[in-house]
Amino acid sequence: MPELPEVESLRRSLQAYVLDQKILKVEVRLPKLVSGRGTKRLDDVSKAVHFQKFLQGKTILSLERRAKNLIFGLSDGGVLLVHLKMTGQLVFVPKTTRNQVATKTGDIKPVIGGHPIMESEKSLPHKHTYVIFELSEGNLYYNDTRQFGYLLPFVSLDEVISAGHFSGLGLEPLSSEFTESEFTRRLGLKKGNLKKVFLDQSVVVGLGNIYCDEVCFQAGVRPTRMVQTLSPEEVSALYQAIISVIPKAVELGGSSVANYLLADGSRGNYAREHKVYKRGGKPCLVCNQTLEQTRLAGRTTVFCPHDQH
DNA sequence: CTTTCTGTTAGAAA
DNA sequence: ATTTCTAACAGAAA
Repeated sequence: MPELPEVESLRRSLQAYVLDQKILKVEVRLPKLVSGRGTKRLDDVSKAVHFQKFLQGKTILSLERRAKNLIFGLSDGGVLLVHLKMTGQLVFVPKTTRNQVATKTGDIKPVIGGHPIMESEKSLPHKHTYVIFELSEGNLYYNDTRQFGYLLPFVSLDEVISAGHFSGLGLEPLSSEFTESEFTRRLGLKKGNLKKVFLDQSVVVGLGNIYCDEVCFQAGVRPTRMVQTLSPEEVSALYQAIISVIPKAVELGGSSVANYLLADGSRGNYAREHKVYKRGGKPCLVCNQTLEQTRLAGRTTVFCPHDQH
């Protein structure tokens, strides 16, 4: 499920647990996830060894985010770039109590992000655990059912940038760079429908299938609309919708798409705020008219034919 | 049983 | 050059 609010929620929750910890040992169970794409698979094993040697002995000094990427900053200036793609998760399990951690209030809960916990996933590692980091105070597990994600080592943040990982990315919606005028300017350069333009990350980053539809609903604009036909008022409404929906979703800890809860049930869940996502054919929560479902940019898209124009 | 669908996006195909 | 579609994979849903 990781779109920006989920990745940001994970970053925030994980930060407290991994900062200043030393990476004692790294186990790679699926080398292709740490060796980059487009390269010969023959290189996978040697790259996995490089990955281990590169990380072991270093300390995690920072955990940042750019778009949907997580960036671990290491003690020697090195960087570990992690993209969860569709099903990646990072779960931290403290050494003391297996799979559990004491919270401030003294109760026990797992630390997880990127994907909801299922009963069968509580015991780690499991069959979809592909990378294990042994840290000073516990283990960090990378799980990824569909194996689309990646974890890549770089000697510096500059190297990440020159490798083109962040090229073409648009504005960060949680940052002060995300102004209405800059959003309007970038949108004006694009062609095609809103769904396609939002999903391609070049105007504003972080919107995926869920938040794209939710933002469009909030703005009263159909995702089918060609961006060049939007009025200034509609562009403004879209801007306002983004700065309303995204921070709210982060505040609530992101969305769980399926109906499971986190183990302690305490974590916020933006899924309950969804107005249109997964609601095609159901009545609009505002006007009661049947929500329309279509396919746009290859993705299921839902909007209200009465409230969105 | 088989077929279709799914939170992402790089790279292929058009 | 630019835009659209598919592959990467596993599993849930139909």
